[in-house]
Formats: sequence, structure tokens, C-alpha cells
Amino acid sequence: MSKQIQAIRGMNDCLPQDTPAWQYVEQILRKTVAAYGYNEIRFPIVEMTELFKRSLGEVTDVVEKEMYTFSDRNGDSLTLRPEGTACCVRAGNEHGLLYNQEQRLWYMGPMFRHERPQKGRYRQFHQFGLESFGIATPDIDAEVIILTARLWKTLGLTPYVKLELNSLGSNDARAEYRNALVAYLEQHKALLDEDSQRRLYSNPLRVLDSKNPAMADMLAAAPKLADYLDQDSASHFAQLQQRLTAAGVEFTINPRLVRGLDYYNKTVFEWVTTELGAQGTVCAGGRYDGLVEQLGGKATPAVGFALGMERLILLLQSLQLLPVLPADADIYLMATGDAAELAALSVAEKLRSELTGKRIVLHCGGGNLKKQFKKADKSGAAIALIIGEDELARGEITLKWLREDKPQQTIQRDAVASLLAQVLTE
RNA sequence: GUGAUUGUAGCUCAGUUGGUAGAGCCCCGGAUUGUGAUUCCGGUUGUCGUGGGUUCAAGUCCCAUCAGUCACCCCA
Repeated sequence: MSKQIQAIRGMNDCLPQDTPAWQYVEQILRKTVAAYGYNEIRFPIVEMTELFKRSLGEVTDVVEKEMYTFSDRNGDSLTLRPEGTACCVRAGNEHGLLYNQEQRLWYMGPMFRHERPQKGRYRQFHQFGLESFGIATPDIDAEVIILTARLWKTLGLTPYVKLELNSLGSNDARAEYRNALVAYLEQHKALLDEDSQRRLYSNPLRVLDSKNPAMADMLAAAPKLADYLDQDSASHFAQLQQRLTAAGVEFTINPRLVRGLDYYNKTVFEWVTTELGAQGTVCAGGRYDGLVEQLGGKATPAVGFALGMERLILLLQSLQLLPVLPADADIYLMATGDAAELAALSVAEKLRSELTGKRIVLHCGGGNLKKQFKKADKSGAAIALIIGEDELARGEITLKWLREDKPQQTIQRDAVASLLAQVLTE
């Protein structure tokens, strides 16, 4: 044997035992967003590097050290998408979807970030994202959040996830606050620990997150973002809260909630859980009214979110909220001898035509009945059908129940489909 | 990028102060040549992650490296 080639670090295979969980979640996602009138959009996995630099912000961690960036053969700098919102806006702009229009869009697929892998964090990970364009009023912010709440309810997750909410205000208000905060922190620079010193200019709002007790008093006295909110943002935020309360969606306001990407303004929110270790954010999003224009389109208000598929599935797994694995087959058809195998082939095809939705596995690879029955048992099928020399000669087929204590029966081959249709619906 | 921890059969794992690599599951064959799942008998598992070093001798000790896991950082 030659040396085996391994998968890239942090990029996982999704094995047959895992795909049912993904399909289950995907199907609930599709149905839920369809119920709100959202349409799917698909865009490429590779984009111009410039797209992400301009949208996420030059100095964010994602852009600075986590992107898979490379030159293609004609020298363009390309990047494997680290997130979907920028791609979605680019596609929308490019095809005129966002010009004086409202759009409710969703997408799903792999994203790439070069981080150290750990639980709930991988280099190729999968996001489901939803974006709503062209509506500036808080009713759409509320709709997006209420939609996610419905999702948790459908998945049985409501008791295990908590909604955190904040408003970043307008870009001007946030910039003003940021200046005030930096000025304040500079006055108390002596108290700042190493981490906070580093973040002071790169991401000063994050300094407020510090768990260092030595800084707690100083941080408590720091300027508050809420005090810098512009009138428009403040009333937008108030109306959003009112709507969430009316819809029965519980939330807590977290004044320290700051999104990691630069394009957010006004509403930001996160659904968090304590069941996933360090990567507790399952779903996060907010409003980004400036991004469409920033990427060359006409100024268009927008709000959206992304959720991490791996995190969601991990969460469902740990809470045992995933449906049990289905068997491979409903019916296992076996035959002995060349002539019987030929007959079985046509029987299998006929059954597949007449019993839609039923999984009919035809034994392949030969072997005696003992071996074939072993495979039948392993397939999980409820029913085994046998065509041997005897059955072939009489135009019959033998039916044996593999999971129930019912007598084996012999029936005419022509009658098999209708009989099975009858017993399988009982 | 930083730290901790773990790498032995397809899977789950044992392997004593350094002395010829093991078990269970799985798979295959037989007991039973037309009947699985139960039982009994037999059989195949291997670059001990990789590369160096110490030693008469390394799965075991040392160094490096790769990978898994968890945490930091960051984020979905």
C-alpha cells in the first residue's frame, strides 16, 4: 500500500452516518424560510480578494490572518469566501437585484477560514445565511429574528438558546463613541492588561468584554454605547424590542455585544448556548445599511444573519434532538442462479416503479442464501423477497418478514407489488 | 498565532522498571449445500502517526514534526 493522502486540516468529510442529520436540518431550514417568502440564491465559492477587504474591513482578524487567498494564473488575487453576506451583496448588485427593490434571500454552503480547529470551529465550515434588502424599518429586523426563533422551536432548541441584542447606532454615532472610548481607555492605560493594550486600537469595543477582574471597576465607569446612540437608531431599537416582545420572543440586551465584522450598524443580535463549550454562538447577525453602497450599489438598507451548520448539528447531537438513523432498505430482494437473478432484476425495477418512496435493494455479488440473508438482515429491511430455482419454475416469489413473527408466504410474482403496497401502508 | 493533552488493527481500547504486538467488535469460512438476527468452532487484521536520537534491544525513554481533541485569540 502506498502512503495515504489525508484531508486538509480542519476540513472534514461528512460520512454516510452524518448526512441524515445534515439533510434533516437543511430541510427544516428550507421550509422555515420559505414560510416567510425567502428565495434561495447561489454564488461562487471563490471571489476577488478585494470584495472581502472592502466589506469585512481591512483590519479585522478574518481579513488579516484567516483568509485562504491565492493568485490565479493571470495574477488576480482570489479568496475562498470566508462568509456569505459580501458575496450575496456582490451578486445582488451585479444583477440589479437590489436596485430600488426589496429582496428576501437565503443561501447555504461552505465557508473557509484559516483558524486553529476546535470544537465547533473548522477551516471549512458551513453556513446558512439569510439577507433581507431594501427595508429600513425595524419590522424587518423583527421578522428576521422571529424567523430564527421559529427555527429553534421546530428543532426543539428553544430551551437551550438565548437571544442577545444590542444596537450599534449609526456609523457616525459608533465612530464618535469609539473615539470617546479610546480616549477614556488611554487615560487608564496603566490598568489595561496585555490583551486589552493590543485591542485598544484594533477593536476597542472588545476591551469591554475583558474578564480580568482588575479592570472591572475601570470598565464599568467607561462611556456607554447606549449614551451615544443617535435618535434614529434609538427609536429603531425601541421599536424592535417592542415587536419582539409582542411576538413572545425573549431577549436580553447585551451592551457589550459587538459584531466582529465592520459592516454592521444599528441592530446586532446573537443566539448563544452554553451547551457547546467555547464556541457558543450558533447564529448571529444584524443590520448593515451601508454595505450595498460600499460595494458599488445604490444605498440600500439591509439586515441578515448567518448560522453555523456544524454548531447547530453539534448542539442537536449533544441534546439528542436528531431523528434516529433510518435503515438502508425497506425491501431486500435476493435470488439464486443466473435465471433467477435475471428475473429478480426485473422484479426489483417493477417494485421501484410501483412502490414509490420505498427503498428496494437487490442483492448483488452472488453467494448462497445464507450469505444473502445476512446482508438482508444488515440492511435493516423489514421484508426479504426470495427467488430461487423453485420459485422461478412456478412463477412465484417467497416473502419473509425479517423483523416480525409472521409466517413466510409464497405468492405469485405478478401479485407481489400490489401485496407489498398493501402491507407496507398498514 | 499561543497553550494543554492524545496518537497501537477498519472501530473501541489493553500493552508491567525498555526484552519476539494483544482483546472485543467488524469482516470471512464452517457447524447448517434454500433462510438472517441467537449459539459454537476456526481465520485475516498492523510502517505501534512520521522522522531522527539514546540503547545489545524502543510501542515504551529523548528531540523534532504531522494529525486529533480542548482552551486562548477570533468567529457562525
